[in-house]
Amino acid sequence: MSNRKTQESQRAGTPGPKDAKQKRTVRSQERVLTTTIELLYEAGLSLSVDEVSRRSGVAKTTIYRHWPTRAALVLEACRKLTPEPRVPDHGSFVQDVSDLIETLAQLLNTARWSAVLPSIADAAERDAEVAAVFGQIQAGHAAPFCEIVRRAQRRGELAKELDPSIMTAMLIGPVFYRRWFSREPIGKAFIQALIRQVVGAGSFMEQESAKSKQAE
Amino acid sequence: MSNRKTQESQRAGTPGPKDAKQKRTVRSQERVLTTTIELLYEAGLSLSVDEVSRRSGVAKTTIYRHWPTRAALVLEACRKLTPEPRVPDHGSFVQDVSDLIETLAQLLNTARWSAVLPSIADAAERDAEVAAVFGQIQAGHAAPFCEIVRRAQRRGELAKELDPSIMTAMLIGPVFYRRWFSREPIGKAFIQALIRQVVGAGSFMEQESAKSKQAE
DNA sequence: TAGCTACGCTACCGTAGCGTAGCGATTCTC
DNA sequence: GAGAATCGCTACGCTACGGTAGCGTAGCTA
Repeated sequence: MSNRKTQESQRAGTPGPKDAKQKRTVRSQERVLTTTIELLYEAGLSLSVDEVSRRSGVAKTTIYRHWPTRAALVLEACRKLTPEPRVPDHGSFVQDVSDLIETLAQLLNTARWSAVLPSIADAAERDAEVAAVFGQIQAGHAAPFCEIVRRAQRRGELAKELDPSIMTAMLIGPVFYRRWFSREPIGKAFIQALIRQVVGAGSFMEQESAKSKQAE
Repeated sequence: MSNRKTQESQRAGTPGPKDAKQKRTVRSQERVLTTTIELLYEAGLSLSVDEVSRRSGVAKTTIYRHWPTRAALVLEACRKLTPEPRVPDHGSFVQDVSDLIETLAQLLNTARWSAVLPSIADAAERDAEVAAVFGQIQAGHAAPFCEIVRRAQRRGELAKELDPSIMTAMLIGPVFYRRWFSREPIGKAFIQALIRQVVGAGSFMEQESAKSKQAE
């Protein structure tokens, strides 16, 4: 948008990723984005550009030189919240799902990150652009679950009739619910019960869930 | 707060619920609250008093005569969103849970109501007072589920070791997840799969879940 | 119908926020 | 070191919002 190339880089014809941006420019853009994410954690989507400017030390005019509107800035910051998909492969569905859920629970219990999602989800109800970004973030969380379900089905560990996206909802849903709706702790007992429930019902070999019988 | 009794009603000693409020007062208070809830549906918690005034036809000064601050008005409107708890009793856990989940799904699929909850949940992350109201709303949804679980346990239909609040999370969680996070439709197939999963794993009589085998 | 009560209206005050203009000072690149 | 690209700063204009004051008027109760 504001990426006007300098004559030099265009003449040299180097299509490198730096795009002839000055060091200073990169620095202030990074500072602004970092601060914006920080404020996202604290205030949600309703953060103000003035506050970003104050806290980052970057002049408001400079911010507007790089992002045309407040919305553009906020949306770019939100996009940075997308997790890089990590799909574990321990060879068994129970272990894969335990890995993913425990990681997710850890994240929800500690990261300041988790205070932002409701704000984005709320805005997504009314703003198509936010909804798109939110969908991307959401997919980043759901995709690994879908993947391990499909893999388990290929291995014959799970019934093929199960819809991976439904399974994903049953795995993630209760965890999210605990964090944002019932606001109860997400402890070991909860996680174990959840896994046993979902795995036990969909699995061909019920004995698998027996070894995790000692809850709490 | 602004319920100053008139001399008449105090002298008469009639402790009736009308509290000597003038008809006009009741009318405008109702109009304001209705409009506020309406705006809650559209804009979430960030609605403005000016807009309430404009749309309701009630002067802003009048609004401030009845509610000391904007927050008080918004909170009272939120409190009206608490559902009255309805606990079905069909005699079997599967039927009770189907009843509750289908009602919930119906609500989430249609009611404008469902666009507000993320906004409240978001605010609850940062505001203790909103968190309290949100907890009340949330309890209104969860309590019936807890209750039918406990009843099923008493009847011997469900294992007594299961924590009702965990069961509730497993039932409501996936439904909420579908509505607000993955934003996928909440259809018959989903509901049936969910019920079969949760009931199947926690039940003593697995054959119960067999009759709902024809999904989609 | 008399009198009190509540209401509507207009006009405010102060703050916060978005976004822009102009200009001098830095900092980068060559 | 020269020139160009950016940056910071101050000062705006505009809108929206929360909340209040005063006054005239309409509606209610008795």
